[in-house]
Amino acid sequence: MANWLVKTEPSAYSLDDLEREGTGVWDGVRNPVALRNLRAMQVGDRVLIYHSGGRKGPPAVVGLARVVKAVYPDPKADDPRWVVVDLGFVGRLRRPVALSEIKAAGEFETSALVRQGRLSVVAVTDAQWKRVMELAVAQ
DNA sequence: GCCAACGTTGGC
DNA sequence: GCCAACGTTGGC
Repeated sequence: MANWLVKTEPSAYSLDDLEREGTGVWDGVRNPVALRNLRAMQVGDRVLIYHSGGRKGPPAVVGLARVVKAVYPDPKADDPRWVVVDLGFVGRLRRPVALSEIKAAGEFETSALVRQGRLSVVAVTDAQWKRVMELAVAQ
């Protein structure tokens, strides 16, 4: 069972949208490394939903989801490289965990989230997951 | 809104 | 196959 973090631009598709739909098709991923991560996702994997910087506050992890359907070709795209997964809404964090806090946490020193800011699908270790959960209930 | 970092495209 | 030019992402 693996953990992931996926970024979304909240003005395009937000955690609220995922909650409303219950299950969402995670499409639009074009970066080759991000696509490789999508292909590695298994049903049941845990996912952190991250809002990238918009007008609604700093970039932050805001919610939780689960992979409910493993990778398949994007039905709306004509290029077989463009694949998608389905994510199911699980919940919202008690408190968003800002990127600045994540950067300050040692667990993420080697993470692509910090090292390669533009990667939109990132693997998350168990230790990193645990730290985000701790930060989400901290004051 | 700016710009750094990174990907992609296309001329050669 | 190289690399300059251009486009995009995303933090600030």
